[in-house]
Amino acid sequence: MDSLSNRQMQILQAIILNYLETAEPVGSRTISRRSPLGLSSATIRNEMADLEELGFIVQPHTSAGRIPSSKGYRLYVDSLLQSGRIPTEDETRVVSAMLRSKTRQLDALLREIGELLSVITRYPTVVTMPNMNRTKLKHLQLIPVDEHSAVLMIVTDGNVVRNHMISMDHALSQDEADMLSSVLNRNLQGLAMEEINLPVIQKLRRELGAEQQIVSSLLDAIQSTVEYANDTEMYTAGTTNILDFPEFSDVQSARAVMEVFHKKDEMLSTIRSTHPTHVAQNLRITIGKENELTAMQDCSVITTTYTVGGETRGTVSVIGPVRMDYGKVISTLGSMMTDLQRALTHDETQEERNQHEGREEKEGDG
Amino acid sequence: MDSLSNRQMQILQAIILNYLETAEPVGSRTISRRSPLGLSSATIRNEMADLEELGFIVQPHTSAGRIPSSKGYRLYVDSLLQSGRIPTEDETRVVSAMLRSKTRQLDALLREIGELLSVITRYPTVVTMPNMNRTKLKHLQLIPVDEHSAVLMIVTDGNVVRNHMISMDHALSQDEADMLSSVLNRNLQGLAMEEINLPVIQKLRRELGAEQQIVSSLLDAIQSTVEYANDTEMYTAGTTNILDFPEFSDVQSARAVMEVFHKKDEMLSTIRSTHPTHVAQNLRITIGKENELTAMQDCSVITTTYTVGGETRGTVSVIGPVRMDYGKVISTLGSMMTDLQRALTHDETQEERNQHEGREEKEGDG
DNA sequence: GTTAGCACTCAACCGTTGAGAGTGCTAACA
DNA sequence: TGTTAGCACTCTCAACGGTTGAGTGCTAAC
Repeated sequence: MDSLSNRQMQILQAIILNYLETAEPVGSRTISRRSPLGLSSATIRNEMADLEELGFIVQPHTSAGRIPSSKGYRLYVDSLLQSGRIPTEDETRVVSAMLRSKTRQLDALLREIGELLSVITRYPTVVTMPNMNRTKLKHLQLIPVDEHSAVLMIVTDGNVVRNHMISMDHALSQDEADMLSSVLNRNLQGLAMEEINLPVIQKLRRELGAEQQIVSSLLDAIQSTVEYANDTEMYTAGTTNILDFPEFSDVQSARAVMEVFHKKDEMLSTIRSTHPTHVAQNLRITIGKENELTAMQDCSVITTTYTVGGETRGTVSVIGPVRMDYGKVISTLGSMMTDLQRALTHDETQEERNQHEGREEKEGDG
Repeated sequence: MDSLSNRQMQILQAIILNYLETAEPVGSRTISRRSPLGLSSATIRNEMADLEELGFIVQPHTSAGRIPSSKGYRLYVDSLLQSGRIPTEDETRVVSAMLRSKTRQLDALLREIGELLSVITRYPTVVTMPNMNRTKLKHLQLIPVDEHSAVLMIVTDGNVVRNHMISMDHALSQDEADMLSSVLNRNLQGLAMEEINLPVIQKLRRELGAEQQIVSSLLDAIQSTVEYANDTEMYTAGTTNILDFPEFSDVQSARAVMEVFHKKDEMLSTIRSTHPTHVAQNLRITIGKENELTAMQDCSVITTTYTVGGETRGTVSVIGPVRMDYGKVISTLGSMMTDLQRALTHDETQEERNQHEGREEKEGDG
């Protein structure tokens, strides 16, 4: 019952493709003329009536053509993924180059990726950093800055650097700072943020006991870093692109969408959607009404994840109108993520190799 | 010729106030009824004709009321500033509290200020950090992170921290890093970014000569920090607020404006406008057509500056439709900046005092 | 100098109308 | 039984034209 005949499938696809182009309801005659099926408009009409009854297309009003429903898009997207005949894009060669030349700081890299992706696809993009909770601490350092302040610097996996300014009542000498730093590193290095719990803090406090004043500020700073870890970092790019599409030509909806883009929590919940969306090939696709936020129900969200340090962590998403070019976005996103992931794991394995075997590098740089 | 009669002034003001409320052209009868002048609509009409000839108001079409021109707003705003009868806002007490409790890191502080300002005024805001070029270096530190990377951390006036990841071919020991750090500090501390020129770099290179490999990466990092210094940091907040106003109810103009908000260079040039705008009480106000970018010619920009370390540096701006509530924005912005400036200079003088006289503090914290 | 009155203008609104696109249904055809 | 041609029907949309109402400019009287 749920499975369509081959012909219905083709008609549905034709409707979707046409609608993706024109953003106008598509009628039976159009399909009859444009598609290679060689059927009359009347036949198409009959099939369309069936497709409508099955919920794959809808009619805005009696005498209009049909437009795909979320269910229709869903079927289309799924078959797109399954058939695997998603073209590979040329533009993404740029990415490889970029990834090679860019700093190895994850945040800068991701920002750039988002930017580029929105330029290529002409859709808004959202990128999230790995959740700090599970990110391992690589290095900590306390640096005295002036008589009343020091910086607690934390470097995590992916070479992401975080700073915390600490105010103090008395000056901290370089030696003291170094001593404290080494205690911090001894106790915390290699731990994930979420592993820094009370016992760990207690142990730290015991070891640091001597330097009372600074210690409490220091522990505060660590504490607030840990708290901050829950607060995922997020970058958006090309948000105004969404205004290009006629479905957002009235200010009300435009405003609603733009607002979501700029509100971190709403955006994150959109991206992390728990709706039973399609997941395949590391792609999560949420289409139209499948979105929880009403403001986003005219949008589709395509999300991929990348991993740093072995565990699934951050996300890269493209957001467009429901009537978006799924094929292109999926392909661009796909190859871009492959590149990104390769770069990330390459770095890691190289690092690990080096850690274990010591010296041994100098690869030709192309 | 250019100076208006008292009555004309009052009429102009009445027109503007009415238009600020309604966003509709205002007719002679409205003024006649609403204003305390006690004049008939006919008289108002005559005066309006004169005001129009002088360019203070315009008529969208023959049988419509009048709306203020940029020149009209200008007169209004100037007299507003001159008369000094700008009310003080209560809401800004929050700021004082915030300023007191917040970290002393300028970037976080400013971000918060922009956010708050956009919530209070319901207009978009833009905040720029002090131009790094003239910002003095307070402290530098090189921190080895792992076998192949180190971080160059730079702290400037206002406790703004910048990091640069450095890749290296061989591991850097803590001792080496400390040695290098102290050379860097000895040579660069107290200098402004723009003062780090070739001779300084040469001198550095000479002193650091021994450690060939790392030195060149290090100098690169410093170089790129200096270059980056030209690139002013900027934060926007509440950009979607602009979509609330009917003057941006068509997507075209909405998109144009939103785009400017998100393009750093365009936004900066808007804020830094060289047009002979009114400057008084540390306020620069650019009204409508006075803006260079066509996309912004339906907007007015109110900019104030704050100083860190004695020199004029960063800006805080509120952007609204030309028909914005100048009085309220000016007052809110004014008192907020007073607070901010007080907090900033307080910190500084306190720091200086401490540097000169050594210990002497312990103020009650509220 | 101010006001009342009047003719005039113009955008906005509204109901009508006709064209066009598209449908569903029926009957004929292969 | 599936496909097609034909036709009546529905609905949107744009254009048209008359009406309304706000507002003006001008003139004449106060």
